[in-house]
Amino acid sequence: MAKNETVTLMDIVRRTGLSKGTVDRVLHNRGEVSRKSYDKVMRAAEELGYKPNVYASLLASPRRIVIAVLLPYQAPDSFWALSASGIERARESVEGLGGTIVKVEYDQYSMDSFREACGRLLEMEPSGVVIAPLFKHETSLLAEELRAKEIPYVYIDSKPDDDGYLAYFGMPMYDSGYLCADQLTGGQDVGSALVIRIRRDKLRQSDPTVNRRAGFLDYLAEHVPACTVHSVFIDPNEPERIDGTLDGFFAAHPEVRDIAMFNSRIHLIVPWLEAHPRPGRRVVGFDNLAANIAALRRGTVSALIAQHPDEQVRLAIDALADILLLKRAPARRDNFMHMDILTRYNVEYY
Amino acid sequence: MAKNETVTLMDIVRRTGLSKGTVDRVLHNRGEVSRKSYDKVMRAAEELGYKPNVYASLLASPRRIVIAVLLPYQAPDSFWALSASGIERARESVEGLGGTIVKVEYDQYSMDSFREACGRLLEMEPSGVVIAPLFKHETSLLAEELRAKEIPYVYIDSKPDDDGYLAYFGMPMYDSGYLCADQLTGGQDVGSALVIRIRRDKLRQSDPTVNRRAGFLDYLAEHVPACTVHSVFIDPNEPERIDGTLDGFFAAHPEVRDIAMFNSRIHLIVPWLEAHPRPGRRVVGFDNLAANIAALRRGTVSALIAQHPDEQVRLAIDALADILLLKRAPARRDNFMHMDILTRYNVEYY
DNA sequence: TTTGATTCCGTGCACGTTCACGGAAATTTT
DNA sequence: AAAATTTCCGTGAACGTGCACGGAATCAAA
Repeated sequence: MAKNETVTLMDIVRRTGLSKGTVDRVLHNRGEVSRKSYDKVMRAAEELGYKPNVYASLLASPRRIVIAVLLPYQAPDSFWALSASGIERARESVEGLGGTIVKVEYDQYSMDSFREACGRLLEMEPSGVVIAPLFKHETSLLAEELRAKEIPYVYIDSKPDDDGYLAYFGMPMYDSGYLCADQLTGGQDVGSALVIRIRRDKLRQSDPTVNRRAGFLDYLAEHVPACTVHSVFIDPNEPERIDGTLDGFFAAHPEVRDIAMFNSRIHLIVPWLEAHPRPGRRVVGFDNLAANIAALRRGTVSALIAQHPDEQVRLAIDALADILLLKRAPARRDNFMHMDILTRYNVEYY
Repeated sequence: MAKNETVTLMDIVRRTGLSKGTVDRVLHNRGEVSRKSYDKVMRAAEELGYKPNVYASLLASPRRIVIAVLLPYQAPDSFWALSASGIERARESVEGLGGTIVKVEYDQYSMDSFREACGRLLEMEPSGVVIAPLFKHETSLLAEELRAKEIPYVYIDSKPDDDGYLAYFGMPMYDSGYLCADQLTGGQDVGSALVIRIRRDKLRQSDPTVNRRAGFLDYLAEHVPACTVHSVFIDPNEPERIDGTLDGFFAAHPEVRDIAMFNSRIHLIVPWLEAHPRPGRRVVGFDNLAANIAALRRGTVSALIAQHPDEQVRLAIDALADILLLKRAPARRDNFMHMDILTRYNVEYY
């Protein structure tokens, strides 16, 4: 207490009269130690307030960790590309600690590709895994395997039913939809709104935006009950058909003005919007893709809600590094990132 | 390139035929090395891609750093109290690296107190300093002293005229005012708005919110030119007089509805606002004090603009630790934090 | 009592740096 | 050419921990 010096393992050695080796065995409880010595060391450690020097440990131990990150292929300026910077930042710190980070990518529209990625991941025997789970069933198989091998794993973006994960970093989807509706209407009494959705194949993919839509609709029901919500489906693989779809919709519903979209693809309808300007129109979307931000700057998009996929991976990797390297459990298991509202006036400093 | 192993200082030794000591002297360029050896080592380091092992360095070097943080006394739930968590987070990592963080507090309304704090700071001979500069002249004296002693320093919150600082972390004040006006009016044509300001004594304190006000007024001039802006002054030390002041103002200007405030004290007028509810009224303030957030949750305040004083100190301390411990210069010198828009619908996850 | 097995423990090297110290080599002075 | 400097360089002991190895002590079996 009184002494300001840092207390080392050798202090425990001196205090207990035992040896380095024994003290070390106790501290890592790997047995081969008598009950009596065990207690003596524990008491001494407690009393002296011993904190192991992490860097000395790292230096001494030959073990190097490998963290695998399983996520969809990061097409340029796509949602998943946003996470790249987070991975790089995490890489810096983890590599400084003698670890490695390996990306394992899959095609987010192909279950086979996901399955194949899982195989690649397992055979590289990582020390820890970050998972962006888009396929429910396949993910649970992977998780089972990891649990059997006692490899800790962390979910990002969304979280399946599963109880063996180390931590989860994601966005509160329902609340983000609620917020989206508030940004769209401002609680004002708008008569109607259009929601643009992505046509999905009937893959057994989980669609995380369903909760977002629920939040959106609940907000309207509570704050703007008279508002009618229309839906229109587009296909990102056929961008040339989007204009026609929108033309068709607005011919039938000229009174609709405000538009929301629950995924990162709001930029897909920007060309149409800019070809059909309308004063006072509010447009709200998600995620800070470069294309979205450009539209925000031009005023075509009123607000974007950003969820920091980069922060998510970074924190996920850090949590794994903490437990693997420093043996420190994450503070919270379920972590919700904050939702940032981006407008043309604050996007500059983002 | 080909070998996957980490390259150590000893690899350079082997490659150059020189000794550990010489290589070390070159790497830390502390002289006593011939030109020829110097070049040889540098070339080898370059070619091998040598990265020093930080932890081995830390282990070997006896030097422990002390980072002093000079900032106003952190009254409970005040703006400066927000930075506490950032200091604590930085403390964790810095103490892990064998450093210490010391807060040096002063009374933000007393220049004598600031001067006295500078004295205390200097005599503890810190290795680096974080400064929240509220008094222009005194700050420049301190900075001069630090430069003479070659102690690196970082500004947070605001930045005086000075060119010797290592880095600056703050908020773009002008733009925050612009954003504030946008959040208040939404670009809609409001007839008038009220700005509530803090009465200041004629100390030679710098008032960082002047730029914020400029941004605010410019937005209105550009987007809502017909809008009339009124000002009212209140004194935080006489909260009991606030109600009267506002009563007086609104008796004379009943048409005014929307209210903005450029500092963290929006909570001061919340009691009055809640005693005088008015439908559709927009109220915008700054900073996520607990009192402000409570009012935001209740809907009394429409939006808060948050500037992350905690992130500011944390990054500032990290920048110092980087340069002092790892000899790594900050990526950017002037760093503007992002401005977050807080509403009752996204404040939950903040 | 001797042997063998078991449980427990200490020794010593390694990890990649930093840095003080002492000394060789090169250069200048007498 | 010897002495005195100056410039440059190598050696070796830390820093705090991990871990392999070998050996002492204890106990059971012969």
